[in-house]
Amino acid sequence: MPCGWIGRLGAAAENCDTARHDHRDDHDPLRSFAVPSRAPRRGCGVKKTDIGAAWRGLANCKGCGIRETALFADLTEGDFSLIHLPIDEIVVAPGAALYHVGDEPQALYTVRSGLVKLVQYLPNGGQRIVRLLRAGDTAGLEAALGEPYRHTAIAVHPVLTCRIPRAVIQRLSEETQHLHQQLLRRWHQAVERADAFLVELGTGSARARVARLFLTLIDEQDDCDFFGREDVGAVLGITTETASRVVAELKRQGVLDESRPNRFHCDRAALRALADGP
Amino acid sequence: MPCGWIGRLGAAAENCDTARHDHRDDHDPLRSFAVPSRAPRRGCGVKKTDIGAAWRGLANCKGCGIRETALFADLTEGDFSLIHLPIDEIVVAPGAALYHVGDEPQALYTVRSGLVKLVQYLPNGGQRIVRLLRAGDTAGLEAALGEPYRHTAIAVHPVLTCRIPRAVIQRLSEETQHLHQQLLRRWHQAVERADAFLVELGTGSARARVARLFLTLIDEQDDCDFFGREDVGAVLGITTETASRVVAELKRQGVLDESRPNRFHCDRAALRALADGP
DNA sequence: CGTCGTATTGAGTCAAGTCAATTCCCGTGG
DNA sequence: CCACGGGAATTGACTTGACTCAATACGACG
Repeated sequence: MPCGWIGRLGAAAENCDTARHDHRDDHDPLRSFAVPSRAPRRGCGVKKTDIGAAWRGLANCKGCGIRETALFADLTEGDFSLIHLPIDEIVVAPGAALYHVGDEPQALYTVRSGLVKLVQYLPNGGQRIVRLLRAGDTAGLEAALGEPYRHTAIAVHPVLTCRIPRAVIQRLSEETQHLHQQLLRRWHQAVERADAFLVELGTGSARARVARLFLTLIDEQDDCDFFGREDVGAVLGITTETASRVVAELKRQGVLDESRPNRFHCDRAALRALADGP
Repeated sequence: MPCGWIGRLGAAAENCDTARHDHRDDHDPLRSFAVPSRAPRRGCGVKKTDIGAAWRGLANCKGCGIRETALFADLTEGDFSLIHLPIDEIVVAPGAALYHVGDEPQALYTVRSGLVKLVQYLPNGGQRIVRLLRAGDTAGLEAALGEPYRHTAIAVHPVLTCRIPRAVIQRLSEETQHLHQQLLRRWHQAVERADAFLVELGTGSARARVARLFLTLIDEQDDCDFFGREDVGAVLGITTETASRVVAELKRQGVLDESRPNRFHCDRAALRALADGP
């Protein structure tokens, strides 16, 4: 299990510093205890370097850079005035969790940057990554319904999120049609993602799956921030070794070019070819 | 890619008789043309026995047997009076579609009995079953958002549904909090199902997957209406042959007892054991 | 009794899993 | 500055579960 990248990413550290350490001790939602340890396959010791999250300040929704794509997209001036509870901006270090499965649903999170994985744990101790969230996506929607979290949400890359208290959502949801529509749309989106995961990443040969995964993560410049092989396996439903083998081979073939650790420049065309092929 | 699961649809006819043939010619939503034909692998001819559906009458929501679990669960007397458009009860024969991917979203469907599969087609022509719906579930929720259908919904067993026009949903959704809540809950449910599909049915050995599939379909008496091996493959992401082999073996081992074609009595304990094991 | 469509089986092959090293990276502490 | 240690990533050798291709068996129907 991936407990390694905690201390790893230099980036993690940096970004943490960016955050003004105004840690709130009262009800910090981002408990920084260890990821639930699951029967480690190769006696890898349980680690909990897990740095947790840092409060960064109160969010300024109206001026938010990703406002258009975010949950509060079409709220009006008037709507905003209904918000009384604070919306915190929070920085989460790689490996730290936004929330854990089964937690009391206190809030939901809008991802502003970075990458978050939603994990479900298998009875046998394994884990399966059920979705990947990026800027504009929402984590923990179930909180708006008062349902317990169904996944554990863990930052893969350094993440900046807005924490929206459940009460805010519920109030706004009652008062304004806008938000209600947004919520429905979010759920819709969640289902689409889930289906895409099943169909695109759960079907075909290991090579094809890896290729498709890269295609979903790639940016306009054909660059891609990737992540640990262990996680790749958990996303694609293949073993860590197979994931590693495939990635390594793609590097050798020149389809991928690793500029720095887990940062790739990709040959999009080649990937697309692989995505269909065997 | 395991392209064993190239769908065929069979067994349409029979139950069509059950339906009182009050077919409405004006705007029958259940077009009975063939499912989009996808590159059949083994020269299997395209079939279109596909009989379509029959109108059965206007639904009486207030007295509905599955009212508690259904979409209209907590509507009040007053709410019902808001409904002007008719809600039709419709019988769908096995193999017939409720709607097709990409269709204009005219309505959504509450499943009252039977089994419905939501199918997505792969670029290479294969298909993948993304969810299975049973009594109380809702198909085509996206219609409430005005989005085009993302799947094709096909009856696996004879199905009885209520067709709720999009306009009804939208009006009610605006007028009453109840329904709005219900809609959110439905979406939530859909996501949970999707995740369960990924985690339970997309992970582990073929035996384990088949076992889990039976466990999700089994009733209180440990009986189970099963379906074609082709579909089993499309649900589990394995080939038809593998599906067949596994089922056959379980029969030999006495874990399954086939009382009549595709009707099984199951050894729940044995299945559970298999579901974890390799 | 043939036909058609599905289910089952068999034989052979290969992709992916398993088990077990080995190699890399990096950060740490002498 | 360098040896050391821990955690990933790779790689190798071997096994095997699942896929392929192909034949056969079965059950409903006209």
